[in-house]
Amino acid sequence: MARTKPSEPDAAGSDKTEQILQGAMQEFLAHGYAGTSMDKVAKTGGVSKATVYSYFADKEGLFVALVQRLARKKVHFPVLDEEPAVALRFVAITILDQASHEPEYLNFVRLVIAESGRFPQLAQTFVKNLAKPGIERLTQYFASHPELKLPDAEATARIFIGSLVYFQLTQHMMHGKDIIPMERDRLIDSLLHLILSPQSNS
Amino acid sequence: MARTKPSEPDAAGSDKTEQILQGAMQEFLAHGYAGTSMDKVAKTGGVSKATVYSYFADKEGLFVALVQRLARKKVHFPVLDEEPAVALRFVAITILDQASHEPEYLNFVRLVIAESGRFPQLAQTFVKNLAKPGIERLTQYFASHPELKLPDAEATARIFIGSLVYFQLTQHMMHGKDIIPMERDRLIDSLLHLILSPQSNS
DNA sequence: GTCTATAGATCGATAGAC
DNA sequence: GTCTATCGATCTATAGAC
Repeated sequence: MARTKPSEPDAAGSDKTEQILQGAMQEFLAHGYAGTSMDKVAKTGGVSKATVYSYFADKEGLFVALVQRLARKKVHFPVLDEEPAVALRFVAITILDQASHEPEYLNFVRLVIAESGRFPQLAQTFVKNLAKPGIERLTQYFASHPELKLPDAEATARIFIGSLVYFQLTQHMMHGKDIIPMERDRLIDSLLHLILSPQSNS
Repeated sequence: MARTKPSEPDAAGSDKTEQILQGAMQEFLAHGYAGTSMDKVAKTGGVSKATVYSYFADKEGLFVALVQRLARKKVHFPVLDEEPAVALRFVAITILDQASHEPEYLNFVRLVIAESGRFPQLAQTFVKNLAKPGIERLTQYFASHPELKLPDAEATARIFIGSLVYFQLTQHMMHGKDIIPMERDRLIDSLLHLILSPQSNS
């Protein structure tokens, strides 16, 4: 048999496993952990509830498996151009437009934050596999461009990414677009101005 | 009678109303909307479930009333000193230490984000009453200090606050302190460096 | 292996005693 | 007004047919 044994919970390679995880993803992303029923997961996945329980021990096990899987999907972090003014703007646009190109990503981030109190290890997996690589990548870029005269590459990387994430948080995730409106490019321009403008000694 | 009539849902001034809201706060902040039962709210509040339903129409009404109330509590935004290097550091420390001084605030933000998909108007109330005043206050401060030579005061205010919020998000809310550790003051120093360093024309 | 059917607990909401 | 008791629906999880 080529198929992975269901008793290995982390393998998750069979068709039925895939169906279940697809159903679970759709339901958990839309309704959260407590708001999702195993009946609905089974129906959405196109299998019976008993089948779900033959592949996953319980609701919590299914949820953990799903979120770990989503957190392990490689995120698209763009190649960095040599010229900072070009590279940094491209990174910023890529992050800010992620919500448009991959609308499910916003729901995924919301879910991880929502359950970070009851499932702290899932939030940590998210930080380890998604936030950390992005910060490190940008830190390396800043560190390899001494002409920017940045005293702390990693802190600057967090400021850069933090500004973009907060913008997404307020404008889209929390539906603040019409309450505190701002053009995407205004934020990027100011961010690049702060980082790229030649600075004299104080 | 001095007491507010229970039939006015927004007044919410009686002792029982206060008990119910206290119980609701404890439960909703800990377990989210779907994860909270009205039985537990009643027990934690020290009243019967029927009493809860005599003060609030249903679970959704109680939840909305609670979150609106919490979002209307004035947040402590510090007075801004005249000297930017002092004022901005103080603002940053105040925001970053909020999690220590008022640990429930983190759970409140998490709850609002968690339910921002199913209760978008609550997220908007949060943006309107908490995020917007903070951004406007800092924007005014930047605008009234032209010696900082900031081309866009509001965008800079969002960068400033966004960096701090993202730091709180990764380090505390998502439990990333041990995965991507960083001293609080390193972030503040870099943030102040970017904003305060005299910049020449490019 | 996958299904239907169901057990046992808990949910939101209400009726009726006092 | 506030309580206890309970209804009907829905929940997680499993037993048993095939």
